[in-house]
Amino acid sequence: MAEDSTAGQNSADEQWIEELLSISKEEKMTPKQISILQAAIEVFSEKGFSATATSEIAQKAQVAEGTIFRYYKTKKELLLAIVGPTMSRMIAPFVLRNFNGVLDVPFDSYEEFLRAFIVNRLEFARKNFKIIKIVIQEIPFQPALREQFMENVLSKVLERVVAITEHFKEKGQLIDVPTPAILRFTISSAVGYLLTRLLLQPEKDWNDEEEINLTVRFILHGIGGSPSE
Amino acid sequence: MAEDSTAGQNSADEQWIEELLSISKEEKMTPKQISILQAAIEVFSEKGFSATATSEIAQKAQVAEGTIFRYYKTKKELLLAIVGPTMSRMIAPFVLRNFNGVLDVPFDSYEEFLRAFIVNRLEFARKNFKIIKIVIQEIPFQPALREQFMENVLSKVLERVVAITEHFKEKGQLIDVPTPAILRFTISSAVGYLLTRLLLQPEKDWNDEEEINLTVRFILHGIGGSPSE
Amino acid sequence: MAEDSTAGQNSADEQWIEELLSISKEEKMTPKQISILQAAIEVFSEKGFSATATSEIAQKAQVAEGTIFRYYKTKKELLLAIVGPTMSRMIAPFVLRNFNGVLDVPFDSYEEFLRAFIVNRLEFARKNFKIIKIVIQEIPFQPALREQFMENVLSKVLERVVAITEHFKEKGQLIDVPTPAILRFTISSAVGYLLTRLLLQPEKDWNDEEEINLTVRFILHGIGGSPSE
Amino acid sequence: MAEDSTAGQNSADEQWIEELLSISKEEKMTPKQISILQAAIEVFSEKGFSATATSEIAQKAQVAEGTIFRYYKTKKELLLAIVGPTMSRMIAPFVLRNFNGVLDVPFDSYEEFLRAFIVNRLEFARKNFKIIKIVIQEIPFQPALREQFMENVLSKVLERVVAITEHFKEKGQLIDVPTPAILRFTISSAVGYLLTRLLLQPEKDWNDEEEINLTVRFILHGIGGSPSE
DNA sequence: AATGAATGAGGCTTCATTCAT
DNA sequence: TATGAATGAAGCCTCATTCAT
Repeated sequence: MAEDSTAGQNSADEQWIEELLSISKEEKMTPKQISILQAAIEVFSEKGFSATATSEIAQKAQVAEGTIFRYYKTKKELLLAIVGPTMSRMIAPFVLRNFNGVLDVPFDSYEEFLRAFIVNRLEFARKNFKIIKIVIQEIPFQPALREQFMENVLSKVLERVVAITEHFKEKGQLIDVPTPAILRFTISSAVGYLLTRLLLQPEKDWNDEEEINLTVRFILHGIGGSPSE
Repeated sequence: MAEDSTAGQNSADEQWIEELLSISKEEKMTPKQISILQAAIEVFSEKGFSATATSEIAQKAQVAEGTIFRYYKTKKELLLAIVGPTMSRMIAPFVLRNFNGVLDVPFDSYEEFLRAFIVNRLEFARKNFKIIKIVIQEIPFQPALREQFMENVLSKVLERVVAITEHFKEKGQLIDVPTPAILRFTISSAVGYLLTRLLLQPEKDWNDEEEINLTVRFILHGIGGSPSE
Repeated sequence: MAEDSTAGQNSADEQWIEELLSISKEEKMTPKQISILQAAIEVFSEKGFSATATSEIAQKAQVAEGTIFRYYKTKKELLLAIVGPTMSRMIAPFVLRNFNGVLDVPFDSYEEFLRAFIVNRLEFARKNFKIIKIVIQEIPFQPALREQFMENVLSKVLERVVAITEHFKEKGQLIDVPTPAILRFTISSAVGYLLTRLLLQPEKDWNDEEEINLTVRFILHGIGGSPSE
Repeated sequence: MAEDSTAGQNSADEQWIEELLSISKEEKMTPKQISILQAAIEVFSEKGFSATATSEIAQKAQVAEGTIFRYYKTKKELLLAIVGPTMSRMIAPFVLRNFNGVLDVPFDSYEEFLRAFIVNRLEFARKNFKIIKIVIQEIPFQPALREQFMENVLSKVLERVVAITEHFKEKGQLIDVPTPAILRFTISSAVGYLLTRLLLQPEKDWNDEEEINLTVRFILHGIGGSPSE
């Protein structure tokens, strides 16, 4: 049930940690509570948070409307209960490596890192697609969410990725361009693939391996043709 | 008042057409109507469509609540009145060139095209930032919007950009990779810059010219280090 | 429409001030608003504030439930709108006399004062019976109400009545007992009559003049038998 | 644990009856039930019956919500269970004397009666303050309560006090004024003291003996100055 | 006996929309 | 054309009460 694997390897202990997270978040819930969460994820992602009526969630979850409020004091709290744990899990593969404070880059090349990163996060995004949609939709309007995202997710991921990037820059695998720009290029390209893959053309018959190859190659070598330089 | 210029050049006729669009949308409006639109843009982008009360729009627009419904039958119609024209203008630089059916690529190189494209759309996005935010937020939830976007914007832009891309592919300026991938790479990188620039770090002190140079270079040559250079 | 007269006299100017108060509070209301207030007074006094449903008020007032909230943001605000002005009018006869800062006791004897006071406040209580009931019921539970009552009503009335009492004490019309006790005796007896008259036995066939005579006499001479007679 | 003593004497048999009442109401209760009653008294008197949530009572009583409804079918029944016994005990000193049908006035003077009455009921009110507050608050809104109060309390007390009063009227200790008026004067003055003492100024440093002396004297001789003394 | 999860009716309040002026 | 009072459906949430454990 390791719904999330690590960027580098799929070592057993990491899966265990992942599962631990999942367990602490979901295992000790009652069936009704799980059903409420699932229904809420469904409807929030379909209609948006503000446009969703708690009565509809209740109906889809097959519980009384009042039951929702036994578990979550307000509708907003329900939103955060959905979104918070997922945000934590967004960054799991980035933080786990760091836990002993030693920089540990388990990749021989930036290319290897890129590929692992995209494969792993594509898998994660596929599994948590609806919740991610909710996060993206609501971050601009929920200060609590935005703050949590900035402090607990974005900054930690950046910190880690900056370290990795500079590691490979020193090894001469990357051109000498300001790190923020390199990050932007890399992340734009990766996210661009994920969004195209999952959001814009989900029904297209994708060959993920091939597309990821192309994307990695694009990031590393651009799309300029041979003759031009 | 040409708040939007063309990708390639700023020829007068194009400005004229742009203005025509503007006129037809704004010039024959009463001051109250304009004020309503401005207020609605403000509040929609700040709170989201569903979370916005028409009463708040009325208050900010300094009109009576009922006045809004003189001009727009429903709240949703008001949304579409804001978003529709902007979507048309999103694609202005792409469609204008094509009006006589002849393929007309007024750029000597893909690089030139890229630069013009990014500069131009950055300017556009800066000027229409709030509306674009609304479009992005509401497209997933408003079928009418999504349909209009798909048919009137995306497909037309793609059609045009595909033509341009294949034009330069034939000229050997681009590597032989499926056109959709090339489009994805290009658009991801460009949009990645726009979003970072305007949404994620708007307060940072950006040197646009330099960043655009880097971005264009990235797209064409990637970020691979020594081996390629 | 001077629904309230002064303790001492019914001079025209005082009536005018009374009416001014009334006008500023009620005259510029819409019929619906008045109807809401009347219905609320009715139901609040009958069922108590907490046990009253706004829907019932709306029904009795023949307006839509939403209309109530156009005039009063919350149910509690509606309560205060009912109770506040009446509390102001409770003390009207006490404060009016004082407006020039000069102690002005327009009574030749404590007996005259007592009689005027009881007559006047009986009339007031009769007219505002339901609202007074609401005030008494809700003062223990609504801090805002209690505070307003303590600061704007009770302290002002006491200040005035203390002055009057000490005035007659100096003239030898009252025994030399601490003023607070005298106040307590007087007010207990007067209020005791009002409550018995209006609340406990409203349907009894009262001879108000006679009862007030008895009450005043009791206050002044007690009910002791032989020694006084 | 005779928390209530008799007006006249503290004869043992009366205490026994008092305790019997207490036993039948409290001794055969489980600890949980007692805890529920205490919590309910607390919260009802603080927030009012309608504004009190049974969940809050359960929380304060440290029992589950459902437990309350094991003992009391409805919230209203819980109210009556609190208020009923206390109402019975309100009149204990009045009815006990009468049980053999013989008029038995164990006081030599009205003054003695008054003093005993006030002292005794002050003690009672002090001990049952919160419940009395609840009774007063809810009597206007609970027909069951009002009826019980009228039939079981008020009428019995009045009957007894009327007898006592006429007894002393015949002995010439009271002036010849209609008995209801005398009752009203007496009770108003006594209750006025109790309320001022416990409700309006509970934190004031009262000298109860002195105040009761003054009050009794007032009732008997009024507050008229020179002529009477 | 005791629990507390679950219910669903009903409470307060908001809000898009209408309509008489 | 513009207003804003009025509406009432619907939203979020509370709470007395039930019932399986």
